[in-house]
Amino acid sequence: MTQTSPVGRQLRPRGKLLQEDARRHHRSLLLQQLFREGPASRADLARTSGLTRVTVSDLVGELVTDGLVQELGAPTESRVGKPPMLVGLAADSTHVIGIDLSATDRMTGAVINLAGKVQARHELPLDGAVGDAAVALVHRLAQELIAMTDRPVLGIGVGSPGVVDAAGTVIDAPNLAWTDTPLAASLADALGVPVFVANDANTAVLGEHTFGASGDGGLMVLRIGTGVGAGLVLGGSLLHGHLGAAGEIGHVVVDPDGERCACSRTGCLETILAVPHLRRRLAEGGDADEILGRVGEQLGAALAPVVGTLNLHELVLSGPQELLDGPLLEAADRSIRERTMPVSSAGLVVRTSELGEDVVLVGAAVLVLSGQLGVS
Amino acid sequence: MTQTSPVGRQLRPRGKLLQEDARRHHRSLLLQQLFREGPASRADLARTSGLTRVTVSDLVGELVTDGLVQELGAPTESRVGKPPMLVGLAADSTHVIGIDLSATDRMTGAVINLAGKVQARHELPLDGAVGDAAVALVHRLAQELIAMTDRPVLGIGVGSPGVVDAAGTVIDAPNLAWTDTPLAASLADALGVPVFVANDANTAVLGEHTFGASGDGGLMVLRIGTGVGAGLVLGGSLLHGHLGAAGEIGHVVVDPDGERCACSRTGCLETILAVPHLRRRLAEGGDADEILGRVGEQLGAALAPVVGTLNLHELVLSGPQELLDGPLLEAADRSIRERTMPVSSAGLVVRTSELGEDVVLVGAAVLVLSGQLGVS
DNA sequence: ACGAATATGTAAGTGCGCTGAACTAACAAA
DNA sequence: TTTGTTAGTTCAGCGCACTTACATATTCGT
Repeated sequence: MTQTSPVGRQLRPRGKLLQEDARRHHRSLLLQQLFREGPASRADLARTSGLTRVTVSDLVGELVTDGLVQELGAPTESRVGKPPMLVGLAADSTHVIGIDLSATDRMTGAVINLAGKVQARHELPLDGAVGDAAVALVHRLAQELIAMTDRPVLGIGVGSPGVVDAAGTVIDAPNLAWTDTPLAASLADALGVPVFVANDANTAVLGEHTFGASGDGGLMVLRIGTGVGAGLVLGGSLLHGHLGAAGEIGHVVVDPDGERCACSRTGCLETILAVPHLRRRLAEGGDADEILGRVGEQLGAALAPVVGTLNLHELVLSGPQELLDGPLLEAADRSIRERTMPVSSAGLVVRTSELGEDVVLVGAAVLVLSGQLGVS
Repeated sequence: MTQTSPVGRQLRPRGKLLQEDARRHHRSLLLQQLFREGPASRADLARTSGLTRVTVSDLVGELVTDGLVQELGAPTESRVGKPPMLVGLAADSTHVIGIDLSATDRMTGAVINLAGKVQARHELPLDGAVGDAAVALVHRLAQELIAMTDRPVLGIGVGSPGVVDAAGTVIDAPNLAWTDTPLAASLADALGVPVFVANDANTAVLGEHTFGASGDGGLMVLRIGTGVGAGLVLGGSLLHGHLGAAGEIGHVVVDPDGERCACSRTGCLETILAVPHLRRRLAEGGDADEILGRVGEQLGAALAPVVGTLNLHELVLSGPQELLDGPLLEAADRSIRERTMPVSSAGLVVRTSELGEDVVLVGAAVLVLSGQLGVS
């Protein structure tokens, strides 16, 4: 569902629509159905997709040949008529490499199957590597991950800190000293595999959207770690923003009389919400619930205009559960509801993520699944 | 570009993609090109669309038969090769009815051509009509507008206050005492013409996007009148929100210690920014620039999280120019930039609308053009 | 002045993908 | 057994865009 283009193959630039595209679209439609609802018979697929049984049979045949789908036998319970042959996604027919660069001390990666399940993990210590050295480290991690699976690799997804453009070039990532670094292109060139790179908060929201969200309304995931960033899925697709900087909320000023921030402004959201700051505040003593509650309230005040404007369905906080899931979340929830109309807050769910730290990794895989199979 | 479905004809519910759809898509592609860039030769259209000259010829022939497009002769300046035959949109081959229900004392409407130009106006006094009486008034206005043109009517677009769902049902509009009022359906039934209804701020942003905006980045239009509401175009399409309430920012609390609002909360954006409040504040005396500047600053503080989160390209204020275009706008602009990162504010343009009050009317027409011709 | 080059637009034939109708296969109920 | 129902396949046909080929109209070069 994302608009991100794969790197490693060119696509027709214009809006021209060929029959070939229709076929791919229908292929994705079936894969999507199997991905979200599990195994089904060809006849079921025909009914839900609106295509005829003939066409579905043909497409399924193709998918079986490709190994993406396999026949699973007939269902146990029996009704009138010829018993159907269930077909389902062959979750391990192909693997995806997911890489998370959002940690400050290491790079983590995983081999992930088509069902979004992590099959193997691997990580490399960063040891202060920046610039080209950091790029080389990503290459090494990717290569070693590919070597960890005997299945074909559908693609590589990377969640990187900083601003990333649609082509997978990291425009600016201070921690890694990357500026205009064509990470997707260099990985694709070196490994000969389609590569997708996006901001880590953006991959996180994709992960949450695909594997955690309850509906198809607007979803915002706020990543709270060393920094604070957000990713949004609106209308089913990832929001990129004008210059690819959507979700950059960490340095929005929420308290002009607050702490000095590294970014030269005062009272940025990060200065109250980033994990190091939270921990420091708590270590300084005082009533923890009150401290966290106050932060949650400020967060709510900052997010209320966003929630109201976008009429979000779900707002998800992702980060250390022990800090977020409690007074902070409750205060933020309450504060948002106090500051928006009922029509805005009525459909809103505020919660923490259940996917934990894997959300970026799995989201990176979703980037690939979405780009290569049209599944998400 | 909107996702709004027309009322008055059913569309295939599922994602199935037929050849017929491809043809319609390509038809829209050509219309879109002619709409945005003006007349062109069939060969030009082939180049920009990526379709072959053969296909374009065929499609153009169809469009000429339908009367939507006409041949315009050869261009004056001549180059090598057979001189092309320019074709262009026949702007007055078909007319669109646009209706604006956002005023409190009257309903205004217009006959608008395919180029977005108002060809005739008409209005009816509201005289306090609410509920069914107000619906009847809309019917009358629409009927009288249809009678004012001798051209076929492509459809009716309505910008209504309140929350409107994707089917064109007004969920809630207090001023008109409408709740779950199926305005689009009733108009379509009565007049036999496709009808599209959306929130007035949403039609406004469509008008601005199509006839005023400079780029294709995110656009937000803030309508400042009796109330305050916003509409957003993100990724080229109108944002609806989870329950169709996107843009409902008027009752977001910006100053918890502020004035009591009719909505029972305190310090809503409307209590400082709505036109009646602004005029009252100014009438009370004091330095006008300071008053407006202070309001602009508060507005900026409320919008900074939105701008940062969405990485907007354009933020447009629509309302009385004499109030908005000056200290208020400048303060809002400055305040947003002070409160967001450079990467967020760098690509941002903050300005007032040049379309004036017609923006809702013209936007309502865009709703129809977009829905019926795929043009916007 | 006249052929060569260049560009526009049309005509005829091809291939692809989906469809409807008809058919076979496999089961439950009577 | 017979009847009815559902699953999946075969086949002919249709719509759409493509390729190839050509007629047409103009400028450029000599």
